[in-house]
Amino acid sequence: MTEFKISSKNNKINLSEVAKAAGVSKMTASRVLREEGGYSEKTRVKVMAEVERLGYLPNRIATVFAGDKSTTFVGVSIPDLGNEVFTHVLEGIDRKLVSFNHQTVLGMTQHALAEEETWIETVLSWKPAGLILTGRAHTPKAVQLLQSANVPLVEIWDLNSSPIDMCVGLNHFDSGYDMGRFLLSKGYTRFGYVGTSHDAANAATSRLNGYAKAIEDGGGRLSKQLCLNDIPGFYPGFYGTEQLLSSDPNVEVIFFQNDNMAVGAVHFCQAQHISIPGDIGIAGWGELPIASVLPYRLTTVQVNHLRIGQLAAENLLLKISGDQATPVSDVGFRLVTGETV
Amino acid sequence: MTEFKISSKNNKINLSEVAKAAGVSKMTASRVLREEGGYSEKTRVKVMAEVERLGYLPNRIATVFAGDKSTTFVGVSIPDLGNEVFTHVLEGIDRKLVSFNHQTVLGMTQHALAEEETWIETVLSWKPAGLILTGRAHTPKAVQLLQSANVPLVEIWDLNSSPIDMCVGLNHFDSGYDMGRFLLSKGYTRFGYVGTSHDAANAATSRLNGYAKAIEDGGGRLSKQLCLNDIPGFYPGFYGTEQLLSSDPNVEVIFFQNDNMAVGAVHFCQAQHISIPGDIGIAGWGELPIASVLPYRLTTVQVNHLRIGQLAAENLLLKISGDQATPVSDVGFRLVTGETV
DNA sequence: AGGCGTTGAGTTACCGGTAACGTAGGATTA
DNA sequence: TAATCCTACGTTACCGGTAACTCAACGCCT
Repeated sequence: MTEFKISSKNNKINLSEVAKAAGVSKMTASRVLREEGGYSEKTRVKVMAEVERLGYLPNRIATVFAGDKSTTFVGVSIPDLGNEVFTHVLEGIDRKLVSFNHQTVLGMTQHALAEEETWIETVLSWKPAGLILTGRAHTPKAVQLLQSANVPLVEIWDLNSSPIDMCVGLNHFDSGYDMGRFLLSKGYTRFGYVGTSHDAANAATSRLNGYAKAIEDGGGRLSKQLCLNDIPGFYPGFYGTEQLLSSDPNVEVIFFQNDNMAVGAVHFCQAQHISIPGDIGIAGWGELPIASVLPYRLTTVQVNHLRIGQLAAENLLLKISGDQATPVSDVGFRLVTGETV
Repeated sequence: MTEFKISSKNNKINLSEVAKAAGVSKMTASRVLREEGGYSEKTRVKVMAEVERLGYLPNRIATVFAGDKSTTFVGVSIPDLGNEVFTHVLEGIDRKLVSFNHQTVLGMTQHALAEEETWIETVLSWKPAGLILTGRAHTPKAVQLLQSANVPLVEIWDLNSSPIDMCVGLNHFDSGYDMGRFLLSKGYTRFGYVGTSHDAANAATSRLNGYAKAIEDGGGRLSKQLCLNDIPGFYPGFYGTEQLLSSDPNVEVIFFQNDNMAVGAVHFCQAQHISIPGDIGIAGWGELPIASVLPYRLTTVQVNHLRIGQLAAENLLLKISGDQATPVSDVGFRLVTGETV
């Protein structure tokens, strides 16, 4: 029955117990486990045998505490898991982090800065190795917390020339501007926009602003813009198009917050027998997976979401290990002209 | 310059400093911060004023260490962020957890049990409040770790009548079986399947097994099954259909691992002018967002992914707070007959 | 033989909180 | 008035590791 107890009781086995069982001091056992050197092979074998036999699992909390170090956690905040672009970014981040023995602590901020602030405070109290935040807007208190915590930090998504610490992203305004200019060059004059922005300071709004500016500069008319209170998915694209067209039937081309919404629009047009691009032009953003199976190439802006995540994690890891990291990284974007305009 | 230092230096402000500044003992300051009572209002005000002035941020690591307690972290393992169904589950989990002051530690296992084992060991060493694992298959060492750690645990996704601790999910075999029976009732005799299974023990394979069993029981013929080495998305559905039909043109109906793959198939058929359901029947699984914008109702299995996550988190939270929790929760599924078969 | 460096340990103190216990002084009660 | 209780604190010890230091034994050199 003794063997059974060893593995099933409340796992109270700590270094002292292992050391005692192996007939050495706690310190020696510690050295063996950290492969620090300064012990004989015989001792190493004895200690490791006891570690195995007792099922010893180190208490990393104690280690962090002892050395006043950080954990291996990296806090990653994203606005929303329902939005496909962010899950791609998150995947890029996590893949890179795990390969360097770090763990992602998720923070869904629901597009609310107050939520983000609360989350930042909580995560910082757990001594994370670093932080990755989506977006460049934060509450004043959050900024102060981040600065005084002095933890490696990457702000992603929207490019920020003066980040708190580091930044990885792209210029959303420019991507919207380029799309606007391109559509103007196609001869459109009456423009529409459908998105789901929740607050004024986010990247989608920057894209809309760039789009509007291009239209203004080019003498066109942004006759209708819609910001739904929803996640930017297929169905909001579908009913958003319906709403927009019913309130302004003269719109010639619509720029959507992302490809999923644009695909929703494509399906709406198919259902209503509205020809694309004959009757109306459709443009998306982000080049999401669904675009790969459409019968025609969607006009969109290609962005390497995974790359943003990877680059953010890479820079963070550099900083964590004390190396020099790039303060601002622009991953860029590429306009895909497509066949839907 | 003194004020500046307070907020910008390495945040070495701890309870002792706060206490000293407030002219009380560390213990009194601790009591105030935890609102434990046993202090005067005057003292409370003094301490809180210093907390504010010095920008004190509690070291939760120390608290956990002192009390030999757990952190507020909950480890959540999912196979893959690229698979939309899991992001829905994850969203359900995280939403519930944050509302109870817990944080999600993400673990992407990439469908590999060895990855999961490593991750479990790491996360356990950080004293998590609980664990949620996707899938019922684990390595023997992982099971042993979980048992001896004695941490609240929910295995989700695939229903398991004898979970390690708790389980929330649905019977995937049955959902596949029901789909098979339904398709048989529609008069089909030659069946196909396209999925992306990575290992033998996962839920998608259970669905396939149920599907195959139903076909066998009903006297049909599962003439072709395809398991691509890819994520179950739109494009794999597209080219998987192409592959399957080119190797066996007599297949009358195809059951896909999920709706996204099925939609990929729909697009393939449209491109090839193959009529649905005239020339071929298409069935999906999971009722994903894209299905909402199709011109016809997709034949599929409706599953409340968000609910699985929520329920898992709820049960976990009950157990964490010492209450009684349901060991096995079946969230069920519903066959959506649709118009694509 | 004496001095010295190396190897393989053990000892002590400490990280930042909190549980448990101790205690002074005022209020309440017998 | 003395015994008792309560309030509002302070003191001590400890959680499980690790940094920094100490030290004995042994081999090697001059």
